[in-house]
Amino acid sequence: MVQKAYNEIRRGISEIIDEERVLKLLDNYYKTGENFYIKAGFDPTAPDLHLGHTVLIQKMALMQKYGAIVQFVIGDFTGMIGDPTGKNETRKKLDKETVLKNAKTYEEQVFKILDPSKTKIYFNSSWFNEMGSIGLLELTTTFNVARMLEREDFEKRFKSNTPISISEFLYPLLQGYDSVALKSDIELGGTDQKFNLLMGRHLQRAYGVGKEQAVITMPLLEGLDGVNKMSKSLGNYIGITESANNMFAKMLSISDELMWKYYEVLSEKTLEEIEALKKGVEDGSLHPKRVKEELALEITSRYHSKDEANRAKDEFDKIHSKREIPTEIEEFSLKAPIWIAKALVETKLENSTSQARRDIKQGAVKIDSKKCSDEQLQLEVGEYILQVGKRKFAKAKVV
RNA sequence: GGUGAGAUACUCAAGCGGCCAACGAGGGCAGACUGUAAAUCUGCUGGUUUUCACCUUCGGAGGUUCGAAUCCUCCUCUCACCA
Repeated sequence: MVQKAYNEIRRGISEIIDEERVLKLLDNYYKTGENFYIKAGFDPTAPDLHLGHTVLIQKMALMQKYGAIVQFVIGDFTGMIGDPTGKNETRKKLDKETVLKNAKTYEEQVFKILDPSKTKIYFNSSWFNEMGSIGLLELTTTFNVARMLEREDFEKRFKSNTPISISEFLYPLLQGYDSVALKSDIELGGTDQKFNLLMGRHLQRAYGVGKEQAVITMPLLEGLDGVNKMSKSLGNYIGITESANNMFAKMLSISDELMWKYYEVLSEKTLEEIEALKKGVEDGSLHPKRVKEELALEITSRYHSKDEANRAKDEFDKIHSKREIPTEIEEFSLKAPIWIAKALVETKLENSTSQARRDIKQGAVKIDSKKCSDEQLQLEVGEYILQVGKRKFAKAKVV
């Protein structure tokens, strides 16, 4: 039993530090029914979860079946500094209201996957506000600069003379302290978080918590571009609250190569099944597009219903394979007569009339499915379907 | 605290008095080709009720000049060396 659970947990993860402890926790659960605590932290600034996050959340959901209580930490305090795992950006101090609102958004999204009865939500400001400056100084004495610089991105930035602010050094310490406050047994995070996760272990020891958390790192999901990790700021993500149509379309737009990675990390299919699909594509018995559709359907139905996913597929075929116009298009009413470039801006298909003119010149603009090459065109009273490129549509009622 | 170097569009990075809305690369958008894939080729990648025109951009504020991203002054920030 324990071994079976362990194997399931291990699937698709990147690294597990202190396996023994994980096994012990599972074993203990089966023997005594005692729960254990797994922690994961989230930044409250961007409460939109995307598929990249779900890799982690799904793993936690799985572990809930094996006795885990999830400690969902919303880093409202740490959020004020910002995780240095990126470039230095200006951090806005979030007010309480926004934080609470974002937390609410998290809950709604996260409980699509997690079991609410086995999940606890924490705000890390609740212990850091109590800590005081003395407590903070104590925290800093537990670590030193040289070791801090061992962290890869710090090292890189240090060597290349990119500035690192002191507050950024504090970030890993604060995140690690969350594990002290919560006495977590296991912490999960992306591979890029390894340093911060290990800090939790270090601090639990330093503060004499009596246990050192195990660490499980998850591979980072590449974004739709297949190069960078999926993130909101890069715009290469699939949000879990996106419409079925969007989700399906975005899934299909990934490259074939990337599709296999997505399969491995996101699909519920067994590794053997995936391997079979791969073989099928290689020997030509399966069309890669069919395989990709299958994945897109699986993911889309997970966050919507099976019916909706199928409808999304039909819609997709309609627009792209048959090159028809989608069933639902946003409608705008405009005053006649209107210059075509202006109309494209008004219907939000273009950002500026200059851009619109460029696209018209390039033949990217269609009116009622007919290419429009006259950039001076005036639209008279009537209804028009405007289209820019392959996927941007709008209905214009000119009156 | 001292000395020197630097800040250019989404990012990197040229330009160092007029030929600059600003070379080039990446990214992005569009067209061709396709499976709305990838790869490849091509074009575009400040704005404007309309474009062989005008307006706003080169860290910020002033100044010199017919004319400044380019020269001068002050300020802000970054980096290097020294303390």
